[in-house]
Amino acid sequence: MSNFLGSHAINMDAKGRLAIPAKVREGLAQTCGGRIVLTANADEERCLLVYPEPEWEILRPKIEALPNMNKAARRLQRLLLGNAAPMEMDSAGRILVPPTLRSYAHLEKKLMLIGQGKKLELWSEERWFEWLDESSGDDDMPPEMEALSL
Amino acid sequence: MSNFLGSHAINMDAKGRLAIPAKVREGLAQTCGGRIVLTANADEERCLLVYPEPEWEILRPKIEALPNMNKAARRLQRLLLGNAAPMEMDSAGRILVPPTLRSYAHLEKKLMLIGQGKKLELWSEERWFEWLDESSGDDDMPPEMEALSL
DNA sequence: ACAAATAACCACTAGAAACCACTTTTTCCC
DNA sequence: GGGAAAAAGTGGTTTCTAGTGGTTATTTGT
Repeated sequence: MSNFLGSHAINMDAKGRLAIPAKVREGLAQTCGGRIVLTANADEERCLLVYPEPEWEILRPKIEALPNMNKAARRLQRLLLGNAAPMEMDSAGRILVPPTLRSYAHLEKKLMLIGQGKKLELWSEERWFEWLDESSGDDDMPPEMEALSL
Repeated sequence: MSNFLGSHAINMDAKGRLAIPAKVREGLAQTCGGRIVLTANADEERCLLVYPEPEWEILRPKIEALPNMNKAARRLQRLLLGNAAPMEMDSAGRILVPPTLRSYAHLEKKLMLIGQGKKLELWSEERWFEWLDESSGDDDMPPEMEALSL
């Protein structure tokens, strides 16, 4: 099972194609033969999520099974399931981001691809740096986190 | 297990390469055969963290396992995992700092490498001395710290 | 059936990484 | 203490491949 780490600056061309960095491409080739699922992120940050297909297939049933009388659960289902798009890379290792997702995450030319272990996040470069500056460290921590020693 | 101590002034060249001081290099060769992981620091001080790979592999699963519906946990994951870069030294014992990390920690030519036991910290020289001047000792302490006798 | 939009293919350029050569400092021995 | 040798730090050059853009073929919809 591959582990995606690090951040990469990438450009999307006029046709909406974006070249996956070679390092990441290798990781994807191993975990899923290049078959990935692209979807929207549910929390307040408007970025996209990139899952290797096997990883997505573990997560999908869990989301589908959520008790959808609950408002937050319905929201999660609509965003995650309703935006999921299976993608394949072209011969040059690029993927074509669907227009819907492009506008959801406000993707323009300059993007950032952020490794998050099992998955990756895809951000508009502008929004990523905004988030870096804004996010403060003063939110409540879960106990597991307070116990960490970095 | 090596113990990194002391501070070293080092220069980064125009290509973003920096030569690890010979003393530190020996320590790294012992603990991890020169295989290190470079990442961002999560707290308010914008410096980089240098982990020997085995040390990082202890920490990484803990960070990945954090409940990421929590905001503070997401922040930590994005910073630590999202900036982590496995590095190898070139034939002259230098490492190439990725541009993303360079700008995160505002690294220019003159840097400081600070031993912190299991890991090292990498600072812009300017920011390091600023921090030395600004930081006062009047913040709240955890009980373990209050019990210390220096 | 024709046109337009999408997808696959191919060729080129620029940047990164490995390699190599030189200068400076430190250490050891005379 | 001085000199020589070895190691450490610095900078440059070359090679290769990742990234980028364009062109052609195919498919879909009208």
